[in-house]
Amino acid sequence: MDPCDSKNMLQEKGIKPSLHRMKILEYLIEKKNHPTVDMIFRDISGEIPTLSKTTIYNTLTAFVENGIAQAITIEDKEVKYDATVDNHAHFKCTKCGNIYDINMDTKIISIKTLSGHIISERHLYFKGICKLCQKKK
Amino acid sequence: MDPCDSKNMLQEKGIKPSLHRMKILEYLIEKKNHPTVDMIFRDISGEIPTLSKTTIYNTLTAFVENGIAQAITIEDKEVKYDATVDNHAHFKCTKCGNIYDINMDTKIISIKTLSGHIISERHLYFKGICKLCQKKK
DNA sequence: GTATCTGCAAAACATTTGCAATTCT
DNA sequence: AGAATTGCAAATGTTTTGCAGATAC
Repeated sequence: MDPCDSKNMLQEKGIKPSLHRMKILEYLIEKKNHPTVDMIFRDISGEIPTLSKTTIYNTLTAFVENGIAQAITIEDKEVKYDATVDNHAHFKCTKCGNIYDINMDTKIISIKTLSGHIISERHLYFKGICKLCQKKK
Repeated sequence: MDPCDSKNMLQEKGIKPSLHRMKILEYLIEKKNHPTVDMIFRDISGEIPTLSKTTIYNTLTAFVENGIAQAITIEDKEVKYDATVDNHAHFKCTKCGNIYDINMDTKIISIKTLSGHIISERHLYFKGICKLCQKKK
């Protein structure tokens, strides 16, 4: 991924593009692996030796606040992050714990109001056994 | 709620009905307020002065394992619990933080397999501003 | 030079665990 | 007595916070 792209994305969303922030964003976009803070730390602290977890926490919080990433909290102690923010669903395998993106417009649930509540976000996730774990048997 | 009902529910699911377990189950069923462990502790430790949080944790874990309750983990540090286990959706108000039950069969998403993954559970939740918070303005 | 960003260490907080005390049959 | 249940205190692990040092403009 071109570092200029991540730089532009950050600037568009009003976040100053520091080296750390760019690297973290590029990691999220390239890997699409719904990483935890710890995974990000392990995977890129080689490239940026001084990187601290505090910075990763700060950065991800800023990303979520500015609509660059979303936090995924599916029955886990650790929060996972996803740089794909448009409407899509997730699938979590109960065996391996992996999370998969499911391309599905969650707006199929098309109501705007529900029992008088105004809906602004729809979240949809599935649980089951993933393709790979089925083969492993 | 008749204590005999909670007693029977527990026995049907293979859990020995102790006083503590019955009280916690009755609380969940009567209040339907998606409480955290802490809320349960605050609300019923008056009735059962010796009650400890450890017991509440143990009890809720047993309930979830035996299909008596489900854990709700919507973007919060603390896990919330719900004794309604049939398919229904949740709505979380981003202002007051309350969680509402939405009577909706989540099986409207009727697929059994998705990208080769076998689906066993469907979870659906909405976020927005609840009826009450709209009025408060 | 001032504001922002970063990193360390400590604090905070929910949950789990080990083990001893209690209760129930 | 024997087995299950409960409760306390300590441990665990993630996230937050305070503050000092580094960096950028």
